[in-house]
Amino acid sequence: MPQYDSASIEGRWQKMWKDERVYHFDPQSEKPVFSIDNPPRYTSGSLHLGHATGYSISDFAARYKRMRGHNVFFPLCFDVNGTPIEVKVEKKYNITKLDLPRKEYRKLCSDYANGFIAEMTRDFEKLGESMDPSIYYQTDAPYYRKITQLSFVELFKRNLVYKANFPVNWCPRCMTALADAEVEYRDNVNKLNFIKFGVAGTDEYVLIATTRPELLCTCQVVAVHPDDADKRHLVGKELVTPLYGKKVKVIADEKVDPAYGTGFVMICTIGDKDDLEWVMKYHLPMEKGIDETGKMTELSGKYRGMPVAEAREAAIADLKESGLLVKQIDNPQQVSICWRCKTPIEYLQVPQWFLKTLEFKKEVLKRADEIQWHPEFMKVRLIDWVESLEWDWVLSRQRIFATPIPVWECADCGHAVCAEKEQLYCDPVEDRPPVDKCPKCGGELVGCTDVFDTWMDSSGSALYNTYWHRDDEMFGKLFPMSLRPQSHDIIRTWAFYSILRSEQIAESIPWKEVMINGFIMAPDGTPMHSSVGNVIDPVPILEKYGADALRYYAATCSLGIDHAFREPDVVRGRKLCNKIFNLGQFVTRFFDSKPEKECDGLRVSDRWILSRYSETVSEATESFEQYQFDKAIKAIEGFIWHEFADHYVEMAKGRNDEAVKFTLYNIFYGSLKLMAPIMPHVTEELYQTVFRQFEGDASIHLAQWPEPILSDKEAERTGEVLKDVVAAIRAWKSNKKMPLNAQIAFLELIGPESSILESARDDISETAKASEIKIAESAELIEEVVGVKPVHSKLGPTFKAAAKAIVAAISAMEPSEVAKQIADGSVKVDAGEVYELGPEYFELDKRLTLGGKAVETIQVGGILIVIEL
RNA sequence: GGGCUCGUGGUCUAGUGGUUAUGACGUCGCCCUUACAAGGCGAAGAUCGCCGGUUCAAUUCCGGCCGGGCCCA
Repeated sequence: MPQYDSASIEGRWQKMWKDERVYHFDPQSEKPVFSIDNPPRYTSGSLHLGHATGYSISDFAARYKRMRGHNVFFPLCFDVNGTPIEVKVEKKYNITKLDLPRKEYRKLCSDYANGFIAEMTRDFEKLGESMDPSIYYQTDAPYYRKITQLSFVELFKRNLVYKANFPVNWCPRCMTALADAEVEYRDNVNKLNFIKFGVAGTDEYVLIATTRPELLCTCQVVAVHPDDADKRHLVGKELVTPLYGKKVKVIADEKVDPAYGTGFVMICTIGDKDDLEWVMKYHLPMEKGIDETGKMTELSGKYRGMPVAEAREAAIADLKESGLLVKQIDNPQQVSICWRCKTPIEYLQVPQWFLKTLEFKKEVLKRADEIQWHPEFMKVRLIDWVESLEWDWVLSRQRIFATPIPVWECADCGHAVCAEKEQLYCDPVEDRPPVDKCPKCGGELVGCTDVFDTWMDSSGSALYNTYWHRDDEMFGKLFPMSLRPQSHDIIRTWAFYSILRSEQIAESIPWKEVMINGFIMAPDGTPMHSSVGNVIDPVPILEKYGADALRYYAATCSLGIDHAFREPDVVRGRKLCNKIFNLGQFVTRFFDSKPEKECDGLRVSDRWILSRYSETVSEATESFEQYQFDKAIKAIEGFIWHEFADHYVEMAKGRNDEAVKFTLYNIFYGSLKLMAPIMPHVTEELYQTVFRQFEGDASIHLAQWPEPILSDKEAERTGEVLKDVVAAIRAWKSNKKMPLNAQIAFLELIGPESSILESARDDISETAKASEIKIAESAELIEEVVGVKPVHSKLGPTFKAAAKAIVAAISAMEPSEVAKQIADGSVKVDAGEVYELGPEYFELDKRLTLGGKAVETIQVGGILIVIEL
């Protein structure tokens, strides 16, 4: 028997899709556009399982929208920028960025990153992702960087850009700023020094504990917890710093931990990230105590020029001598060190470029509200982030492999000259400024060596994709985009900055909808990290089970939450491939031509399954519209497997009429289309081998999304009963250890409900192999009530607090007695008080028995099946 | 520490203010039945994380706690 062989089948259709340009975005088309702001894949190496899943989820949307008649814009794209690539290159060649000319360094990074693109593109194809290479881009290309620079120039000219000091991680040995990713941590024990601060205008003093006494020179303020009863009285008063005699205010802040040190926090500029937060919150002056070489500045007075560690020892010695140091205790801490040379890093202030963001908070929140979020709660994360912002966006990075900031600065007066739009893309280190001399003082202009934060590039993707500044007509047509798919870790970066940029540049949302997927965790539920060694490579999974199986797994991952990877779910996906492949082998024996549009003579079983199918179409469509692919695949799979295959197809065996052909053709073809976005290969295989000859489309992915065919609630009810009856007979045979195709001499269906099966007589007799069948409202039956259940949903609302007692009273009653009273109209229930309840409050368990004859009986709902062998 | 979020049979997961809580995997039993044994039929298996509150009724709503995830420039 043929089995579905993903390995030989998938590659064939992947090639066809590519050759026939099935995913081509047609700029000329009149169809409505559906555009996806696809996350450019970071080119740091091969794809991991999380990427495979994430991109598959975007692909479901792309394929679905194509079948809905949209001109889908789904670019193949790569992100080729930034620190991680620099770090890898530096490790690979054992260099630092200071060892090479900028240009050469940049080329090494570019070559390294570009070396992965061919393989990653192949991986996408192997996964069946329908990204369009005709709208390809990569973020390190001049055409892309130009967009970043253009938007910067616009913002600069609107005075939204300014320069100010801001702390960065700084390695005093490498003399370079470090990204957070380049900072490592080491356990360390240092000293917590308890120092006397005088209370201004008194002889009193308080004790303040600090690990950084050398930063006393930049102490701006002292904080205590507002509930700290011992210290509250000092709030608003001033303290006097030791050694420097500077008066600093005492403030109250919730963030102070009263249990650490003495409960006083000395806030300096800048010792650590907590200091930074306070500096921003209270708008404290940023005084610079340490310079780029890791030495103290003149602010420190006598310690000027000393390296930090030396200055600390000297300050401690001085404090001790003057009796201001009361005690020292050991303080275990994590010290930040440079990933390369392991030198402790400093947090120090260097000039940075800022983009004004704080004044756009309200607008960003408004835009966020205009966007539809899937799931909705993700919007809350963005809102919280925006509301907590306390300083503007630091745009600049002291790096190389990224987009240069197109600005020149006067060597004499510091005046900044921005590039003109016409000269972009440019690198100010290589290229000439738009004017020869400083327009203010005539000084020499020097190109800016800083580059943009990579989010400046990434957040322009919606502008790049919509031809902003390249084609106004296309921009009008494409902007804003339809959908941004992304994961939840980068809401405060990618999503936020994109919304900000669109607001600033175009006074618009960047996209109408956002779809946020969770992470794929290791099978034990912990995050996958290369350092832990639990990263799963999707390629072997792909080779073993096929792309459709892996995509099936991706579809089962509901949006917004994390999912532990489960290989058994991929196995299930492969089984589903095999199931529908085999179903195709069988079902298509029934037809050798396309059935007519309408069909007379549909049996009730046909109407039942057509109605259930139509419901499935509606349900799946609704789920696809909401990007709830887990719900969609569940509905489709459940229908195909457990209704269509297990029951309808079983009933159809042995038939060969127009109605069965009509039903099988339409349902099977329609179901394939429902599955096509999620499992594109197996559905294409069946389309091509079975339906292509009758349908015009070159690929199932170019076919029209299915519509419901008919809705017949009556047939559905009958079908359910029919299914249950047939299943019960099958189960009965199974219990009797009889072959399922064993003949039954006589079958009688008895009960008030059995009349609805009149129309399904043929289906039953054919499926159960019954020679004779009789359907009767009643027979020589004895009806016996064996149980009574109170209906909580009716009792509760009516009797409220008394309901509990009534329920208890009912369960204590004899079922046959309740039945007798129900027959008389109502039941008296004694629950302390006596209640008279109508029949609607009861549910009766009845058993029908038939005496005399040597028959077997099965009770299915209200129907008694009597079988005579 | 803060914000958001998740916690449901052995495993993963759906879902709901009201009968018997969904499905899959796994386990067990039976069955080669004119597609599929990678299949079918059936069975066992859940105090819905813990504590408290609201309610006639909570797995669902609220609060606290415990444990996991992401983010905190």
